[in-house]
Amino acid sequence: MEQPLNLAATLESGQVFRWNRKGEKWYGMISNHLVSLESNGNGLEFETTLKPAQDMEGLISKYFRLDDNLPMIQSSLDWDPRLAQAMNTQRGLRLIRQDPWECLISFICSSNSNISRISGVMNRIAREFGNQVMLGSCVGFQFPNPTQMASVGEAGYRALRLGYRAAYVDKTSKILAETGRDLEELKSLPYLEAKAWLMALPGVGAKVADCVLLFSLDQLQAFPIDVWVRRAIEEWYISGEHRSYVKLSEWAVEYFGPFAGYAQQYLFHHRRTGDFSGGVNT
DNA sequence: CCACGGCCTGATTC
DNA sequence: AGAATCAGGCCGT
Repeated sequence: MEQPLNLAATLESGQVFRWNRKGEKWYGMISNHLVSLESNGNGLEFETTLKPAQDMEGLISKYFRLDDNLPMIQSSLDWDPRLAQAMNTQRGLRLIRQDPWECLISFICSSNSNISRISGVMNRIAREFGNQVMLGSCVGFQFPNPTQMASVGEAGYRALRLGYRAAYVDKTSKILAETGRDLEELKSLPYLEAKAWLMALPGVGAKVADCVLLFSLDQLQAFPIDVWVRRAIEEWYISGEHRSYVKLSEWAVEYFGPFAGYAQQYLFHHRRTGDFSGGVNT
């Protein structure tokens, strides 16, 4: 593998919420197969429930977007000093191409919450309603599909401590189960059309939609703006000025270009880890 | 079009 | 200790 990949930075960057680290190995689900991953020099070792195991190589490559030419993408962004610094301190941090359904539920659950709590919620949903799979002595759970999730009901999700998001998850599951819409189809739509479709779902606003588009639907211009990214942009780029979400996302694509989503991920991580000098770290 | 308050939960701060 | 505050927002007014 020639493409840079930092497992820890990538899997802990708040794009995905169900990977577990045990020693040097990371355990998680890719395309409903349990996988363990371990960095090995510039390569990656893995074990998987998938047979034949070598088929997992392509799935891993797809999952970590190794088909994106990261050096090329970075060189299209490093004219910006902040971004150059962010990319330098976050080497090998990549966007992930994850399952859109699980991604959608993750980010519906992310509202007014935090990473550790989102992880708890997502693990409980999978453990309660997903199929169990084993890799050696390790247990994993597939994320339940829309039909499985549609039968749970709001009270069931409340019991898993989703709070007010329970109703959103319940309704969105039922819509997806009843319409049978395959979220993968949104990959072929123009960004704004795909976004509008997602935003029609309960619990999905502009920010959640952008996360789903960027982390699972190949819309690399999507620029999710959370409090961290907003702080970074307002402080570093537009001198404290406040702008609406739509104005900021338009600004982002104009400023950073078609890979604005990568810019967002580096800025987010950079800002959130406080790994910069001279700025206010709250 | 924009601003505002309420909302579940849980960790941390005051 | 118990009350605020904040956390990767959304929705209705």
